[in-house]
Amino acid sequence: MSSAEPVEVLRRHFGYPGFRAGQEELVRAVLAGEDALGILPTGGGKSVCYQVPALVSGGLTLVVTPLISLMEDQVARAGRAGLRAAHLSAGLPGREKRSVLAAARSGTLDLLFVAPERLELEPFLTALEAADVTLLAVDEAHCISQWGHDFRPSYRRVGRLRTRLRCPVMALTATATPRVREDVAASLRLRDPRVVIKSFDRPNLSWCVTKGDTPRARVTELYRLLRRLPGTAIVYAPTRRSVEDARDLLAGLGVRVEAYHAGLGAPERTRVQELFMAGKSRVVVATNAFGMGIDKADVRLVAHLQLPGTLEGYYQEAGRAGRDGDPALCLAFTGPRDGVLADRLIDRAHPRRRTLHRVLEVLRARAGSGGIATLEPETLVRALGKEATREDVAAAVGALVRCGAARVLSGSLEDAEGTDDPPGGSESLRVGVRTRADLSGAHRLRRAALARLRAVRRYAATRGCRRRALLAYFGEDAPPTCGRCDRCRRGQRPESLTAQSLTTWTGT
DNA sequence: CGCCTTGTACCTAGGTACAAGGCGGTGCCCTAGT
Repeated sequence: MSSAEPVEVLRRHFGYPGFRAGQEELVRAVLAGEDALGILPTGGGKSVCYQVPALVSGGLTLVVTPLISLMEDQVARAGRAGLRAAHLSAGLPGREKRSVLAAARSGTLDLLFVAPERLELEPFLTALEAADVTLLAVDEAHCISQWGHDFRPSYRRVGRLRTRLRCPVMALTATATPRVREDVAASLRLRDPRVVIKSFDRPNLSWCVTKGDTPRARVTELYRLLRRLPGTAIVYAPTRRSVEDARDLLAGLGVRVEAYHAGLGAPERTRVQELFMAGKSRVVVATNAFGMGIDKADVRLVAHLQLPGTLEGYYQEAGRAGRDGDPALCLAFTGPRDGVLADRLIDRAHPRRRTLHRVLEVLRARAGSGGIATLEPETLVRALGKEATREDVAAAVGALVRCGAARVLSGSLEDAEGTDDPPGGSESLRVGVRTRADLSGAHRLRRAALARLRAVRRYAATRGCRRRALLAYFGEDAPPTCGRCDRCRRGQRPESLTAQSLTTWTGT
């Protein structure tokens, strides 16, 4: 253990004169062996919070990060600060993986970045136990709450590491409501953590919601704005298809614009991101795949062609505007089809109560006393009739598995589709069913998702100050008016605002 | 919910017309066999 003072390490390695608010408290907590939870704004120096302890303690700091592209950036930045950093991911050649693990064990590594999925690979855990891990840091910790319940379940199991590693845990994120904070702390099994929460307020952002009928009308309105605004813009659209349509429309109007979504190949995604960061394209139209790790100073407009399903998501995306501190506009369109996609996605991620019970009923009837139901996937889908699609039924089975009511022993609903297998050739579904099951967890997740969507609708419809509404959602007080959102400027009807009046808000 | 692809019937062999149903958004993991 080095005796260096954290602040000296900060000066020597990072060149900063002193800690920013909150950083030192988090650093000192984990160095003293305590757990910590830090809610710091993007650009507020989250990485310093685990990099400094890594240097001071002299041991290995394991950092859990959601995206491989983020790991690569973080390794490069840590390297520039003089830390010995590496990452492990599936794409690396086996030779390189082995050498990283060897470095971790031999104590010649300060920082190791991994995805949560890696923490479920037993060989990796064994290697970790042989290393001197002095801190587990979870970056973008809101993912535990946002993705862990369905999309990336490994996030819910990071907390299990506590039984294998005896070191403090630090969770860091820029966006977390009080509920998300509690969820993250509980999931990571934080013990009486030191909690540091910095303000969510972004005083240079002007919030606006406006009506737009058709997608084309929304893009046309956007184009008028773009002509008056300086700097660059990010436009979020709900689906891949709508991203490409909007890109085509804007390109046809002469805008230097690129499209970004997860359906594009990795080289194309990299190309688009690099063009945008280099200022060579002015606008990126994207799904929510775009943005994590994007810290570009001159984004003057973040527009949503449709509001997303949560205000957490909205605030993260819109918050990519005005990182330089200059005025910027966050505009969201509303209209007749608001929330339709979000509703549907909630159904898929968190099936309806009735669907869950019906599927369980059918499975139990089939299982009999043995507790194992064997049936053709088609039979199960048909048993639900018009009540649910195949997709809904598959989602219900998934949810039953997650709450421990069922276990898929073989076969699946997905594989049964689209094959030319002869009738005997396709695999039957074998499902183990509990006679007593507690579905309350699944019901709770659905209720929470619906509540988050209602909050989005409330935000769109609010008559009061938009900044105040957003900050209240994140548990923060704000003055009754901000003087720069559509409600404060006009007091009512956002649709009556012209593009020109919007631009004057941004002070440009 | 609504869009778009796929499937089926039509009545004559290849288009058209319409019904049914899947799908919609985020990423990590290197299976096993080409």
